[in-house]
Amino acid sequence: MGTGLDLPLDEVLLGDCIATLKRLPPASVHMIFADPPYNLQLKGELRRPDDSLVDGVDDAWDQFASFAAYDAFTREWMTECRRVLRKDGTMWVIGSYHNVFRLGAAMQDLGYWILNDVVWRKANPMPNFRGRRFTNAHETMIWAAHGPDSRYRFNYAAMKSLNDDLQMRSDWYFPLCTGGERLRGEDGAKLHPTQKPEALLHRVLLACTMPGEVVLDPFSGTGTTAAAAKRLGRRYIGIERDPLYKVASEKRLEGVEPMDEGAALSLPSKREQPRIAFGVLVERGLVPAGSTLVDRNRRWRATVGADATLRCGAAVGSIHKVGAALQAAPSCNGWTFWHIETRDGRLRLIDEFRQEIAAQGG
Amino acid sequence: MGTGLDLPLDEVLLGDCIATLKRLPPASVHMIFADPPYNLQLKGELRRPDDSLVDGVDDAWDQFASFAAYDAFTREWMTECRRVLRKDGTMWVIGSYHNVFRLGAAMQDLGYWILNDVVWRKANPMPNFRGRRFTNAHETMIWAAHGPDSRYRFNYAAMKSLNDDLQMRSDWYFPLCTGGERLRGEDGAKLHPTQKPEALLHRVLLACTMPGEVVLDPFSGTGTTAAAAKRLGRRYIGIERDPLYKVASEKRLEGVEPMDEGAALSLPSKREQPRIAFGVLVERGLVPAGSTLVDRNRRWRATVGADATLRCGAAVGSIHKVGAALQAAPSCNGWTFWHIETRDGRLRLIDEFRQEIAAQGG
DNA sequence: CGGCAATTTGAATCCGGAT
DNA sequence: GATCCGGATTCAAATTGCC
Repeated sequence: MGTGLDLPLDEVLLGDCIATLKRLPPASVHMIFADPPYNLQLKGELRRPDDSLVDGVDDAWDQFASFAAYDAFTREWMTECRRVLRKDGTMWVIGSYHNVFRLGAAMQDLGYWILNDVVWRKANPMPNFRGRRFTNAHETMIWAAHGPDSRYRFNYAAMKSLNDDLQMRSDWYFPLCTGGERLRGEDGAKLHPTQKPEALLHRVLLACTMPGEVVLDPFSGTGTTAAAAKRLGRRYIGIERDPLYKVASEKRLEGVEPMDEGAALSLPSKREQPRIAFGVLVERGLVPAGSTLVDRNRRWRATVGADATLRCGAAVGSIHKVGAALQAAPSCNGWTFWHIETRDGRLRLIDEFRQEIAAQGG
Repeated sequence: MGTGLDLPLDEVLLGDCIATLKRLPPASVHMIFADPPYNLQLKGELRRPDDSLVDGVDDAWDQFASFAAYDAFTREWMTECRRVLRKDGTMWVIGSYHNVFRLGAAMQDLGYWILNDVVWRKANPMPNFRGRRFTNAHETMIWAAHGPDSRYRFNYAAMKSLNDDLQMRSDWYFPLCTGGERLRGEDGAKLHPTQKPEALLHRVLLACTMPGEVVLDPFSGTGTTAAAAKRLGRRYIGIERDPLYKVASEKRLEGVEPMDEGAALSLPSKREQPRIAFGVLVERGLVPAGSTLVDRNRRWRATVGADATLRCGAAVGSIHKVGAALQAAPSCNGWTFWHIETRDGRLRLIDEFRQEIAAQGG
């Protein structure tokens, strides 16, 4: 690379987030998932109706003196992340109402281009014990590209198949991280106050990365991002400043088995599959030169040339161009517009021939 | 009051939002609901897959030169709103990912104390036509008190009874404003591009105000806030700068009948039934990616992908499509066709897992 | 008038590989 | 980096149209 900087892979790096980010080479990671401190500013202890104490987030790493201090910290790590992120990469950031508005505004100010905000609806949130607010039942994730014109990855077909063949929406429903997945100390107490469920990361990684690509988590904690990445056959880099968490996450990662390569690969979307030209159908005699194509309503008839051009009156060109011209439409997918007439008078879409060829491997 | 300023009640004031706010007396309204411009930044036209044109928001009032210009505008109207709001009052602000992070950060900077962010999940959102993002299926409302130590109103019991005697959560589910409720011009076209459903305002007002209290909407538009307020026996003040909207909302308000006191609490809450996708079982590890599914007679074996697709030879797709393809049937219910093999060799229908998740509420 | 089918529509930052 | 152009892309609900 000529930068003198190495990209460590499949490691959790011990150290301060910003200082460690500065040692990573530029434009080197495909995706970032960041779960930064929440700046909760809890003023006192909170008790349940039965007088038991709620174990709130009061760790030292979560204390900031002011919004200004939090903003300065936020902009510093986000700036380094943007440097480390590839131009075609994306970043996910998760937060609650305490900090997420600072995070989102900072991302926009730094040049990130927001693609979606995604809501994690919690199946089993902590109730509001005082009855003074709505049950805080969700957290917000912001998904952003490097910039407004970035060509980023989105595995549309994979998300759609995950959701019973319907487009994946921006509101996701998952239980909290509990049970065997939740890391605990020897005393049985939870090791980390905000460990995220691996299922959440599974969906994020499946949406935006391919097997073998590199995922960075600058606030690695108990290593949920790394665990999901390893399981899905992605490479990971974690940054964590607490040695306790680093050790615990490395032990956790030892027990994670990558799934089969075939299983980790998501269904390719149509535009990622090898392209088959209309000319192939002509050459192979499926749609012979000189034959006639018609639209669904038999309103237009066009003749196929030996060079795979269509002619219909004055209109000459590709199946798409002629289809668009005849309909006076801005564009037209000729594959799903033109049919050939079979001997028994039925219509067959030319796209069916293409699919047959694709099924035979081109 | 000694300010020389009057509080006009049950009126829609025609004029610029900020200038009109300045003429209202301080600490005089109990609640504010604000639906400011979203600063959408749409570039070109967008077409549906059927080539029809999407009617996007291209109004002049939604155009800002920069984030800085939008922030300056935001801080100005929010400052005036905070002056007009009573010390025990609250403000609601609604936005999407385009602007909501600017709004939330501005509120915190100006001294508002955020109580919740509430997500409006749309029952029927517009899909993502190009398949490049998640369906943008929600908007975010921020609910805030005047300051950190404010004594604000929250009608906890009303919200609980509205939600089948469970605490009201921060994620709300409502359809878009359509049908008879949507105001239309003589040509049948929607009068306002972003009219909110009255049900949304109904719940907001019921949560934070008492009958007879005063509700202010600085971006009144078609008067949804005023209509919901009148129906619930609250007083309202609207501010709207477009005479067309002012006239239309006043006509709308003439047709609104205040409901009996107490009737409001008995309105039924619309609960959705959870629909569980096969992908949920994969993400949660109940049917791990890489595992094998078999049919009842062990005639076919298929492998589960990380994106919940099934693979069996050349057949790839959802549990339903692959089941149908293997049997050469027109359709197949994959839930009652596929099983997983337990360690002791017995078969378990995948539908059993779905029922377990459904029993836990999704 | 009823029932079923077809059409319309909604706060939208909506393409990408090859040359 | 800019340009060309092939061709991929939609869900729920309300409304209208047809028989």
